[in-house]
Amino acid sequence: MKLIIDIIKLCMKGSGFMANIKEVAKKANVSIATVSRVINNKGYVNEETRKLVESAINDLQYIPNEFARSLYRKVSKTIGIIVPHLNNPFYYRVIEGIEDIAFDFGYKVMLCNSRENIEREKEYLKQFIKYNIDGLIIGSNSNEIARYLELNIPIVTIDRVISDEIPSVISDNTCGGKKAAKKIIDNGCMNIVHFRGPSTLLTVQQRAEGFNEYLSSLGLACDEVDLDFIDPDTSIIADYLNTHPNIDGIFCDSDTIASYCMHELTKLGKKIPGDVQIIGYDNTILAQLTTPNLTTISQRMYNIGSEAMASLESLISKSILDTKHKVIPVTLIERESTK
Amino acid sequence: MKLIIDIIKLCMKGSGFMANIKEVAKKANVSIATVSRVINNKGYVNEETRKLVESAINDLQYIPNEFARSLYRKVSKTIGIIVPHLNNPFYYRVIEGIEDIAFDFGYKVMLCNSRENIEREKEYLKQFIKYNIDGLIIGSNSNEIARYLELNIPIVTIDRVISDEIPSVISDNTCGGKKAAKKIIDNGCMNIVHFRGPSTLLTVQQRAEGFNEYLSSLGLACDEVDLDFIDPDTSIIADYLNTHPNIDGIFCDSDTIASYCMHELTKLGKKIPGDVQIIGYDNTILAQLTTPNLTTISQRMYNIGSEAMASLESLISKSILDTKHKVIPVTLIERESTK
DNA sequence: TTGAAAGCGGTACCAC
DNA sequence: GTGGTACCGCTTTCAA
Repeated sequence: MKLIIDIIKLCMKGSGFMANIKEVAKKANVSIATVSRVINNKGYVNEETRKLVESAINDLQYIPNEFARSLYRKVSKTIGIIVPHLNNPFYYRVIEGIEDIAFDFGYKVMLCNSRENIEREKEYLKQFIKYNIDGLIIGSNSNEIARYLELNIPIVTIDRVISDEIPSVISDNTCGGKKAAKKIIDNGCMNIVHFRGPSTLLTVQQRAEGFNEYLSSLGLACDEVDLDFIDPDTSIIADYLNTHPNIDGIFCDSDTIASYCMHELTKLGKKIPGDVQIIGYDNTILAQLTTPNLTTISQRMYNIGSEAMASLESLISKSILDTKHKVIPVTLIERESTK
Repeated sequence: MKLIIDIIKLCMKGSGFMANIKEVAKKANVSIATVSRVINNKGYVNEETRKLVESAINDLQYIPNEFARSLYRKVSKTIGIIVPHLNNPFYYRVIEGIEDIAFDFGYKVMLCNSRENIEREKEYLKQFIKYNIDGLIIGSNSNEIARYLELNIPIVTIDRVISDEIPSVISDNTCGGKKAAKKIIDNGCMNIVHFRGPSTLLTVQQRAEGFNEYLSSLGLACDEVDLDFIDPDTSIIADYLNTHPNIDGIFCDSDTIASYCMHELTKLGKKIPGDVQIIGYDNTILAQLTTPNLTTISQRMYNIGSEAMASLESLISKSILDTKHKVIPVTLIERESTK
């Protein structure tokens, strides 16, 4: 008889037999209500009974089915993250920060790498709804923002401010620009170019603002060139440097751009930092691998993520927030590419 | 009256009003069974009725609740991925490959970044069970392998082979090692060092095997030094290069290691590729940013991911597999760090 | 071609 | 303290 039952069990669900609350109840000789109380640590349960149930749970390797739970509770203990890329240290460090805190609060994370593809983003939006996510962290220039807002769930944005109402966490880009400007100017550079990221981005605008403000306070100005952070068009960099031989100071919005610049400058026979001084952004591994090492602005990416998740958790559970718009400080890391 | 209804709706679930199948049924004047048939495109539905239901769905912006569905169906249309890190181009490119194919097949992806932390991995394992994942792709040296196998769900491993039974997708590391050896030897190097990754990893062993095989076929041998792929102990590299001044050929198991080597060699006044030739691994952005550019072995990371997901899907849906152990080819990208 | 009803695996209220 | 039971939202027989 036992054999038959075993065979039946074996046939169920590819033999991946998963006990349910009913079986635990039967094994412990109690009702499912009692088992529920035990696993949720809620309501009165006799100490004896609890032990009985717990050992049954152990014997059966019982793990509650989250679908059934969420179906009733209406909360999924899941949050969504939307990022435009994964190939950027910024995002995966941020994700680590988010995930760590989410983990601590018992939240699962659904990651949406939109790849700047609207269709993908729409599909993920649907998934988010289907899975009843409890909150959302947006790190992309979503074209679907309006629809995300319609979800009527707590949202926190990263590296952008959508409105005064939507909480955000953003790096102190203005300060980053200012620190770079101060360093490069105080070191005597006069002919300066700013190789920016896409100037449609708030972060880029803020950096430029901080940078230019310091320059103009001294009656100076600089050229500005838009590039992609991670995959810049190198010919633009080469052309610019070729046609502007007297450039002696460069501020780049990413270490990648800065590395390309150094590559080009070396080709042109320029000495760094002798002829040209250069400052990058992000303090990625690249900054330590170039020759000479790169002076750069360091963003606390991990903290951006963890702060965002902290905000989101607070919104979900308490619906209040101490600081609606958090600004994370940056630091200048001095290495060999500046004097 | 309409106002009152609006207010009521507003109060429900934080105003994030989500229609359910019952409301659709009521609006369309049919039973929920019929609505179910329509949304699943299953069973007989009169064309007229279908239109009625569809317009109701549209009006109410109805999206089926996935928890309820999965609760009944027992499949979640979700797969899990376990990776040890995110800070490695290898993994996020692989993840992109997995995700793209998963997306095509209608699977969601739960990402577990174990950070080589057993506790995190255990917790994720629990989540996987709770969420009834349909399959699992393992890219980590999981200490929990045994328990993953107990899940009795389809598993595919990436970059490692656990047993003959568990399908795997792995880069042709032996060939990668061989190609590197061939290039470096044919170019005349005689004193060679192999800066490996951790030699506990199968991939590293295979590369060494391919590399050494070619060397020994010519009666040659080389030193081998273990390092971390992404965050190698630079003092080990510096020490080695300092104490072995006659090294003229270096094979590194990552572009990062290779970049550090170039950095050190430059410090020592060595010319690349004049005095020392060097080959990296992975063909990351680094290889194009170093001066000189880095010759490297290119792995088709995206394809590793997409093939793994293809295998998994086949296992889940058809339980059969054409090729159990897939080997993805590699190519040598020649740049400036070799003659 | 349609609808009633029995689950799926839990939670929580209400009796006892 | 405990158990019975009505849901949660959806799928799927089974009758009509």
